[in-house]
Parts: sequence; C-alpha cells; structure tokens
Amino acid sequence: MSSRLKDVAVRAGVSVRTVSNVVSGTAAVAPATRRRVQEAIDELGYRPNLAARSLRAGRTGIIGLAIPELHSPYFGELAGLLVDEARRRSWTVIIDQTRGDADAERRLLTGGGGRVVDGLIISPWALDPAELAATGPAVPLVLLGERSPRGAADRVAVDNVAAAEEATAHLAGTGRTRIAAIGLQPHLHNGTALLRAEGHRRALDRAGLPLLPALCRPVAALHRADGAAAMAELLDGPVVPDAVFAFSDELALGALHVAHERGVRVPEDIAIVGFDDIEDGRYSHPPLTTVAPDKRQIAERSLQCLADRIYSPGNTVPPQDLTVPHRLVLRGTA
Amino acid sequence: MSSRLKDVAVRAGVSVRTVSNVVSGTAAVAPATRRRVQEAIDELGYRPNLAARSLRAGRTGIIGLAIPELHSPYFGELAGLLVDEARRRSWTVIIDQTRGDADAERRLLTGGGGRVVDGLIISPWALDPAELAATGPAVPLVLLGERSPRGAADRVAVDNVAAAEEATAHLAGTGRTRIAAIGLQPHLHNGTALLRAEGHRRALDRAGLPLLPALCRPVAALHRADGAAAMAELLDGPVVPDAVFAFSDELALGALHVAHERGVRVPEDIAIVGFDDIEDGRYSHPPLTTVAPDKRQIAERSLQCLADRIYSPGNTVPPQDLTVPHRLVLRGTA
DNA sequence: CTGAAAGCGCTAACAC
DNA sequence: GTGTTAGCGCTTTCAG
Repeated sequence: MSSRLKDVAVRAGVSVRTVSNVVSGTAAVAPATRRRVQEAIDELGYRPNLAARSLRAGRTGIIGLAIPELHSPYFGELAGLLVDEARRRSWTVIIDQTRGDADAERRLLTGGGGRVVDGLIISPWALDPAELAATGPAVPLVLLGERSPRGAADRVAVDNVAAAEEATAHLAGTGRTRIAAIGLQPHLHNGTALLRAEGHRRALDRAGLPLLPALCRPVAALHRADGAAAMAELLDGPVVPDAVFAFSDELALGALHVAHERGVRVPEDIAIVGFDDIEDGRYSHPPLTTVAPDKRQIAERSLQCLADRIYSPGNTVPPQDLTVPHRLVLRGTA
Repeated sequence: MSSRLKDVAVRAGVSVRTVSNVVSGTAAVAPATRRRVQEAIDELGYRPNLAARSLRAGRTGIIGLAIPELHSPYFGELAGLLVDEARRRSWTVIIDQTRGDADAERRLLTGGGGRVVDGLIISPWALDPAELAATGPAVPLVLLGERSPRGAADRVAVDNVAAAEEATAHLAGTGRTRIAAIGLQPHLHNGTALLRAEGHRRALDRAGLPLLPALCRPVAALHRADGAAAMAELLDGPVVPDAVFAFSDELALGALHVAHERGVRVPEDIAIVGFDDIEDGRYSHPPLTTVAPDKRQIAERSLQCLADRIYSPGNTVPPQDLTVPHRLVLRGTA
C-alpha cells in the first residue's frame, strides 16, 4: 500500500541513500537528481515512516503533556498555548488526562507501558511531593505549579504566595474585613492550594484581620459546582463574609452564581477575586476580578526547559525553579 | 542508558524470545522462567521501545484529534471525552490545533510530514467540502460536524437542522416575533453554521414569522467577543430583536454579557438560546438555555468508526453518516 | 556526489 | 517451552 524509501529509489533510478538525502536535505544532491527523485516522491505519494525514523534517531519528536482535566478552561487555554509553542519547535504534543488519578500520574512518570515521549510536562495533582521526588522519571520532566522537593525536575509556576497575598490585600484595601477563602483541598496533596492559603493568611496578618476558620472553605474539586457549594455554605454559616478569595476562577464563578441566586449583590455586599484569568471571567456579570498568570510564558519556559535537557542529555545543571509573572486584573467583582 | 530486551535476556539467562513472550503475554512461559525474567525486568527498569514496536507492527497505537481550538470550552470538553474513551481502547491521542488554518488541515489529512497516527478525527473548519472530498486521506478518518460530500470519511454529528429548528421554534413558541440569529460565517466554509441557519429559517417559516436580514448577524469567529459584538450591533440596529438564537454557547454568553451591560433584561426583554451545552452556561446569570449535543456519544461513536476501519483495513463499507442525539435544555435565558 | 550495508529494538516464523 | 534469526523503514558510516 504505502511506499517506502526504497520504492522511490527504484523509480528514480538512484539509491536509497540519495532519496534520503533529498528528503531530509542533509547532504548536497545534484539538481537533476534531486528533480528526478522529487518527481518519484510525488508520483508515489511517499511519506516518511516516523516509527522507523524514531527508532533510528532514538527520539520521537513527541512530548507529553499531562494535565488533570482538559475541559477545565485554565488547562484548556494552557494546553492550547503549549501545543502552539511546541509546533514552533517542531514537536508534537501528546495530551494525557490524569483526572487527578495517582496511578495515572505514576505510570506517566515512570514511562510505564513504554517510552513514547522525549519529555514530559506534568501538572501533578494526586501524587504527593515525596513520591514525586522519589520517582526517577524516565525522561526530562517539567512540573507545573507543584514543587518537587529534591527531585530532578524543573518547575515553572507563578509565585503563588505573593499572588494570593496581593489578591487578599486588595480586598482588605477596599475595606473588607470578613474575607473568606475558597479552595483548600486537604484530601489531596495540592501544594498550590497550600501556597495560596499561605498568601491569604499573610495578607490578613498584615491588614490586622483575624483568620476565621469558618471562612476557610475546603472544596472537593475545583469546578464551578464546588465554588457554588462553598459559597452556599458561607452564606448559611455563622459568619457571613463580605469578600471571597477563590483559588481559581471556576470556583469564583460558581460562587458568583450562588450570590446571584441568593440576591446577594456583587461587589456591593460581597466582593470576589478569582485566580487564573480564564476567558469566561471576562464575560461574567459582573466581569471577574482575578489574578492573571502569564500563561504564554508558562508555555514558553516549560518547553525551553525540556529543550535544554533533551538536546543535551549529558546536561547536569540542577533542576531549575522558574517563576513567571502574574498581575492582579481589576474588573467588576472587587 | 536505557535497557533493551536483549539486556533483560542476558541478565535472566534466557533468549529475547522468552522475554518478549513475558512482556507481551503472547505465548505460554514456564512459571519459574517467568519469575526470573520479571525480576530482571524490574532490576533493569526495562521499558519497551514503542518506536521499534510500531515499526514492527505497522501501527502506532496513536490516533490524531484535530480541532480548531483547544481552549474553546466545547472542544475542550469533547477532547476530554475522546481522550478518556481512547484510553479505554488502549489508544493514545495526539491533539493538533489547526487554529482554523486550511494549510494545517490539509497537511494533517495528507499525512504531510510523516505517518504517525493510525487514524484521525478532525473537525474541519477552513477546508471546504470539495477539497475535503478530493483529498485522499492517508489513514482512516472521522469528520466531526462537517459533511464530506462524496468523500471516503465517516461523519459523526447531531442533526443540526432539526436542533436549530427546535431552538428557534421554542423562542417562537413563547411569543417572540423578532428572532435574531448570531453565528453565520460567510467567509468560511462553515457547513455547520449553514445547517443551523437553515433550521432557524424553517422554524420561522412554520411560525409564520419573516426572516429579517437585519436580524441575521455574521461573526468573524465563534468566541464570546464575537457574540458580544453581534449583540451590540443588534441593539443598535434598525430592528431590535426580542430573542436571539446563537449558534454556539460562547456566542450566546458574549451576547448575554452585552445585554447586561446595556441594561437589557434577559429573558424579559430579550430571550437567548445557545448551542453546545458547555459548562459555563450552567453558571451564567441567568443560566443559559441551550441545545445539548450528546458529547459522550460523539466521542464513543467516532472512536468506534476508527476502530472498525483500523482493525479491518480491507474494509470497504461505504462512509457512514452517524447522527447523535441532542436535546433542548431549558434554563433561565429563554 | 552516490552506492552498499550495518543496525536502531522489537516480533514472529521457523527450528528444536 | 525456548532459542535463532529475518526484517519492519530509516539514517549514516564507509567506500568509491
């Protein structure tokens, strides 16, 4: 059915070597020969077999992206940027959806089931840092968000503590005193949530406000529904907040939804700040005030890290910890 | 660095054949031998090389998914379901983002740059049907949404005409008489938009309502911003609608946003119906009434089509045209 | 500038 | 139940 290098060679009356040279442009080929070969390629509809090429090269040109959920707006946007950036570097992206499953994450890291990818970008959710550090990854690895304590992986993330502190400080600065936090995930090893909680705490400290346990709502997941549930609990709770810092925009939008349902005015009665700057937030009512990580830089720098390690395997530079910029985007909810 | 089948064989004191049997479970192996081999595998951290396996098998176990935009909620949700379903079938998914670029789509279809995938699921945007039909795809192909006139590709989609007709009929049924449509894309070969426009027209016909050109707003793209722009034009136009059927939820949410900004009450002054049933629509204010395609079935049936053709290459059954169910979900905007 | 041939790691047909 | 080996399609060293 599909033709091989050899078929082209026969048809063009040259050796496979020459055809290979034409295809990959490695060595110089006489113009006349090149033309003959190109014609044969076109006539036969020849396409190189990537499996063979990979086997030979020891590289596949494919990198893996492992994220908890593709349908989440934040990861969707980030994945889009990563795919674009990868294409610029002639890489193809395989996307794996872990669904917050520890086994899935572990399998990816160890290359379980076979080595396909040249490198892996992973946003770990279920694995705790200790295990991350212990697992010797089969390929160069970039961690998004989560920090690997003494692991051999690069890491790219915003300064979560500082960003969260800014968010809560902004709320305190507008006179709010009962500032709730939505988004802790005590049942998971969600290091990112811990960092944001820490920033929140610091901002309260600085503003001289108490950290009320009743105002810190854990969530099962990071979807709108979880934000909605948390907000409902807050409104029904012992102390009703006058502001909410949600650890993700989705949580914030769920909270906003409940506020509308209950007739609570936003931002008059309750101000809301989210985190992620997803597109939906720009079109909510009112538009969502949020912390915006520089997603394009996350994508670019992650791939740069991979490139550095993939193209110089002997590379022994210690794992890097890259911080990308963020900014607080003031819109309608706070 | 990384160990091969042969290394394991040497260490376990058996032949590669036996190791291969243990790994793939093809043939029976004596328990004692199996244990020895397994130990050697563990000690060496052996992982099969997929490139070699693919080269041998003539298959890669990878299928391609080509969608215009990963960050769009609809495609994000669909991609998530497809990845899940593919894993159930032991396939890996490569996601390609065409960004509505005709060249990118063409390259994918012809397998330009090399044959990596065993099959391709594509949601064509930029290519017109004639070209789609002409392009002999290098691998089994499933088209999402768009119909391929006499092409060799299966197609999976909702009945767009019927679905759109239901949406507009619902609006007419609640007494609306000036029903706008947002979402035609005259500059692209967006067959899906044409079908939805056709359904819209039919419903107006049936209800005895005129089709006012001023109420049919084309859009440049299908994002919230485009829906917002279209809505603004409608509100400033010669005839202000009392209802809007948007061809996607994103467009609808953009329109809803502008309604809020302008103090137009939804659904009292203007009712809105969207299409896609993305998660954001459940949390807008008010929640979005929409046409919900059965996304899970789209994912399942697309992969079933691919499986049928990949596993029986001699297969000559004519291209199938599969219609998946949809339903009108009444929420707050209409 | 071009040809011949080795070999990437794996599977399976063929022996025993 | 296990060993030996050819060959998947490609790149590249070595000759010419």
